[in-house]
Amino acid sequence: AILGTSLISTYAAWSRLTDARHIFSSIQGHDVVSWTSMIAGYAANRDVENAKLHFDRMPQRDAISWTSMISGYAQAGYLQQCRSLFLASPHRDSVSYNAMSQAYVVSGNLDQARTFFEEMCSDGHHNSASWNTMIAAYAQAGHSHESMTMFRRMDLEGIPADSITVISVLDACASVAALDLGKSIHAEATDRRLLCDAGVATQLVDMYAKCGELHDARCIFDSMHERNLLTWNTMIAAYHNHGRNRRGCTGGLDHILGLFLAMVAEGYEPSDVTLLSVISSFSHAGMFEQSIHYFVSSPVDFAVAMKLDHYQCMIDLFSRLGELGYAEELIERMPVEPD
RNA sequence: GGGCUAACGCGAUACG
Repeated sequence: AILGTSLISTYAAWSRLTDARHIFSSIQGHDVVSWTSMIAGYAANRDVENAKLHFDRMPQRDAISWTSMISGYAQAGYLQQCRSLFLASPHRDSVSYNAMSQAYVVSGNLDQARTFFEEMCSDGHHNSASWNTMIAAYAQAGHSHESMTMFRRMDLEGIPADSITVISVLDACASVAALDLGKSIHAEATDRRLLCDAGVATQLVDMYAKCGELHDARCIFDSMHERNLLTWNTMIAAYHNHGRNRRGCTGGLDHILGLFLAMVAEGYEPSDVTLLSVISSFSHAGMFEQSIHYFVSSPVDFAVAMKLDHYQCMIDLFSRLGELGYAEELIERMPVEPD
């Protein structure tokens, strides 16, 4: 049954709910944990209906079952249902408070999230994830300064920043090019041995690049022992964005192509984000055939589908070439809705 | 064996 529950979480993490459900049915003697894994699986995949079905049907619930369901409502943006369940829960702990907090964030009520956070602080229900929730929420909403202020406050209160804190606040630094704070966070992350986290290092690459410090970004990229898809995409986008701001500068293209070939050689599947940087860079550098080549061959060579952004790039390319007929034809025949 | 928070995506009242 323990093996079965592990399988359920694994399938759920891959969004294979049908398989998860199949394993669940084949287990004899469901316990709280296997029921809760199903709830969490549906919740993570935004299927609140099925999550609730399992929540109602299970014979007994513990704190984790309640929080999984509360979080499901939160992520799906069901603020009212989330609040009712949170208030009805016999097991309110920091994790469930944070899930409730996230419901305000997801439903766009940042001010209410803040009020709720301050109440949590005075009642002592908060933990470092509560801080991270607010820092990330402000950063995502474009309130970069508020995000950085919350970070400073967390720092002053002596709460150690973890990798999620650092990633979140660096996002804010990057969007307003707050290089000084970014550097001091870099130093703090180094002291706290967080640089071995690929997410933290990737975010530093992004921060330096967006602050215009492409060289520092590349140094961090080169020093990384473990990279992931986002690391490659971030570094490629860095050269792409840098080149876009200086007309006719094709120096970045060599880097982009080199990185692209290197990531493929290392066995990474380029994503739609990777390819947007690649075809857009070629197009803006006037290398139209290369751009078209990657647009056409990538869906064949890699597990990637061209999206609206990629079609827009091609339409722009044909239009600038004066091939308005091709551009129009592409708009009419592309498999995605034009905006 | 199960629960909260995080990073890449040109731009966004429209042109480049």
